[in-house]
Amino acid sequence: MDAPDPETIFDEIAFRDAYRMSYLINAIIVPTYDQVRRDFGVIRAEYHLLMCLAHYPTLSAQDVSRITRRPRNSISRAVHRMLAEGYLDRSPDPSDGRQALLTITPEGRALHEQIAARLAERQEVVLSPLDADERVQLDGLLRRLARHVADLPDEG
Amino acid sequence: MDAPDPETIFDEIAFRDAYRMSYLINAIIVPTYDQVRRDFGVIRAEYHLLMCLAHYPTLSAQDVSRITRRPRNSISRAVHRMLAEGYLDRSPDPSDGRQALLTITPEGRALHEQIAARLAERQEVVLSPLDADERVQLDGLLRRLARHVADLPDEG
DNA sequence: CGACATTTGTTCCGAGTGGAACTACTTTCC
DNA sequence: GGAAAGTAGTTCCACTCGGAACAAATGTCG
Repeated sequence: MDAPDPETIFDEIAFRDAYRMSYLINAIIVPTYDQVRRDFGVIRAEYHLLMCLAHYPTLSAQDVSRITRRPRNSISRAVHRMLAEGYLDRSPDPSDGRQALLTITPEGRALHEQIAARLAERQEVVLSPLDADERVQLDGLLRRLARHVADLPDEG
Repeated sequence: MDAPDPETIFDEIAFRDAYRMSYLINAIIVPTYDQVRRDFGVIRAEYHLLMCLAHYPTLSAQDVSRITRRPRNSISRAVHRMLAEGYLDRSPDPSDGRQALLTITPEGRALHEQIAARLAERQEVVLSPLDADERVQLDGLLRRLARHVADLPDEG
């Protein structure tokens, strides 16, 4: 069978926007994470951890879990690996013995910047068909949706 | 630490659109697939297979791989499971002994409709902040981006 | 026709994933 | 104060995932 057009299928499904986003992510972001893993030895959960810590001076693992909406055990593993690699520091919280305070190191920050550049570059490839106005439109729509989803309970 | 606003971080990263899409997908679509797995015993690759076959009368596994941009071995596993469950039929292609022609069964189509309804319902939860005009905007933008990505080579 | 490259589908295997159970600590409430 | 409930972090385990190597069939080109 001659290759069917992979795009037409999207038009006929009810959840086409969700599927298109998933498609865009799988085609572009996931390969970039694979490349980052090969080049830097850092997996997605580990990079998410760096990203969060690059934007807040101090976070607990639980904070990172809430921000990224990813399970705690993935964060826990990432924390241990990034500690071993010297990309972050951990100190017990004196006011709450259950949690530990995480801080990014300069090495971690430098790594974060390299990885962020890769992701930004790849995003540019995806968004290249859009002009400046359209990008503002998309950005505004996605921002509102992300804000909305952030306010939803865990299992909508 | 009192929970930081999980949304503000997005504004400060260069690849915010990609991250927001990934965030939306992880918060909404992924949980829905988990729910579908629990309720119907069908994982994502298997549902993708059903979805493709629901829209084309006949496809090879390779066609499905190209449409979904997912690796062939995942499709292969999905084909075997869905054959065993009676959700699709397979017959050798008389004109090419390498490939087999896949067709969805009525049972498979019925299952597809149930799962699609779940996904559509969940998409509605995500998109609920947008009015009709904004949805048309988003749809148009995502359509163009998906079309663009479909034309890109595999590893950007 | 015969050697070589391609393509389809499969199996193998190492790695990542997240639910569930667990420990340690804290808060709540009587 | 003490029992019960809740929370942070970890470990365990079954499952999914996708790259790589593979067999079988086809295509290419001398």
